[in-house]
Amino acid sequence: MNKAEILIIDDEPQIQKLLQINLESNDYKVVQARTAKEGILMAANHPPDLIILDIGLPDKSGHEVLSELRHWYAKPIIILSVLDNEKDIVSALDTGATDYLTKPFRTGELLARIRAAIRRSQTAVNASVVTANELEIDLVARIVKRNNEIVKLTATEYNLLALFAKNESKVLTHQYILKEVWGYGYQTETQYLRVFVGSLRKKIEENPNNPQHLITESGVGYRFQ
Amino acid sequence: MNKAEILIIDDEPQIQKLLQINLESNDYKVVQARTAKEGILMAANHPPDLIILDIGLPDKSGHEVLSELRHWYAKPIIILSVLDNEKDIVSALDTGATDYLTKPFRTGELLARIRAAIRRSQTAVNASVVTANELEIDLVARIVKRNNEIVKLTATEYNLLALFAKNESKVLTHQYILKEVWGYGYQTETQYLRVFVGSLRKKIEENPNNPQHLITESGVGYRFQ
DNA sequence: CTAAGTTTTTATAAAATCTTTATAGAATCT
DNA sequence: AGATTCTATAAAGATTTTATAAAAACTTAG
Repeated sequence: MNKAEILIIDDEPQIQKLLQINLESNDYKVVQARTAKEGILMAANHPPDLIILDIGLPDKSGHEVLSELRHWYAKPIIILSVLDNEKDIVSALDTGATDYLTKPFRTGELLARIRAAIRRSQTAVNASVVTANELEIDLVARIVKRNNEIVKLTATEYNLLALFAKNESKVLTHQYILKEVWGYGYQTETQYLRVFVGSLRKKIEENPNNPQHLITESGVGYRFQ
Repeated sequence: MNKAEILIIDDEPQIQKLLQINLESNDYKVVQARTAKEGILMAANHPPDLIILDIGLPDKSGHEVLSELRHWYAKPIIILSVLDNEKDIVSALDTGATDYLTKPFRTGELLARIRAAIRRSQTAVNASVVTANELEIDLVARIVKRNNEIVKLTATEYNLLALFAKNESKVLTHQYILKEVWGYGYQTETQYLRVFVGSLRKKIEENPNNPQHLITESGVGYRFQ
């Protein structure tokens, strides 16, 4: 799996540095913002796997930022605060904070709370399902359904379809597909691809002679839509 | 919706009383246990929506209780402890605790953390009994029934079936199954798996030659439905 | 220690899948 | 239009994967 990405929204340079060093050495990818505005923008442009949010920001209260983020951001948000104040804690948790830690905090504990939050959010969101009209491709369960009926695919057929699903509506070249599905060294075996695209069409297309999903891009490759 | 039910496992009468009064006045149904043994039994007999677990129990360490519960109990477990000790906190969170509060705690904060935990868990799924037509697998009691008759399974057969039941309708790879049931280092022993899937099918399938539950995904693994 | 039950190992036949070849049709280029 | 390249499809052959039985090794309870 890829590195989990964490966005830190905090204006104190020491905290930024401390968090960055600790998180990176624990194999997280760290992105940093120093103001509320910047943080919200960064979260929107490229949603991270978890947000660490300081309550005391220069331009806007962390509570407002939290509430704003929660309108569309569902992953964990851990609050950091100098205030060890029950009202603040309760308000943050009720606004949708995943956890609340007071500064100074113990790094090990913060890391454990981050792990716990990410672990939970991953089991909850196991829905990486790609749908295209009557087709439904569940990349986690490794299951393909057509009109809600399970379509039986062989291992190679599935790998091929999964690659298409992950690159919906992009044109993939023969070379690239062969490399991804069969591996390096098969990039000239275009005929394999034709055979397998053919059998996939038989299984997932209404009318395999007039494919609506697996489109031929003559001379280049194929495109899934 | 019905009242959420909370099980408190704690041996201090003052804490029990304090929690009971506060939780009941916030519209929770409260169930209480005073020892680890009693708590586990109550959780198994009638799984609550959340467990509050004291680390310092008379008969068993709370860490052990937590680990035992987490084998089958997926809803929130909030730890209470007199120890404000980083090692304990990290260990509890990594064993699967949802949250960790040190005594003395602020009632309002505890209530907010309970609300947050329950809010999150409601979006997730939890099942201790998996049913698939004529099959019934009780992961707590470790009992499998077919048409209401108990099916006698060996330890390995049960572990295998339990893994499938926990991952209903997901394709599990040979590697993954072998790692989970036999352990790390057995990931290449695919033949073990074939033998045991065969004997499981004889016991749980109507017609083992045409399995309806334990489906082969050739080249990949198996799927339970 | 024995006996019963369970797991591991071996062997083999059957099933499923993948690769390769052949050929006809479609698309593209000049 | 004709030549050339690209594509689709069927089907035979090769290979891999799976199911099953049964023997061997190990475990456990009495």
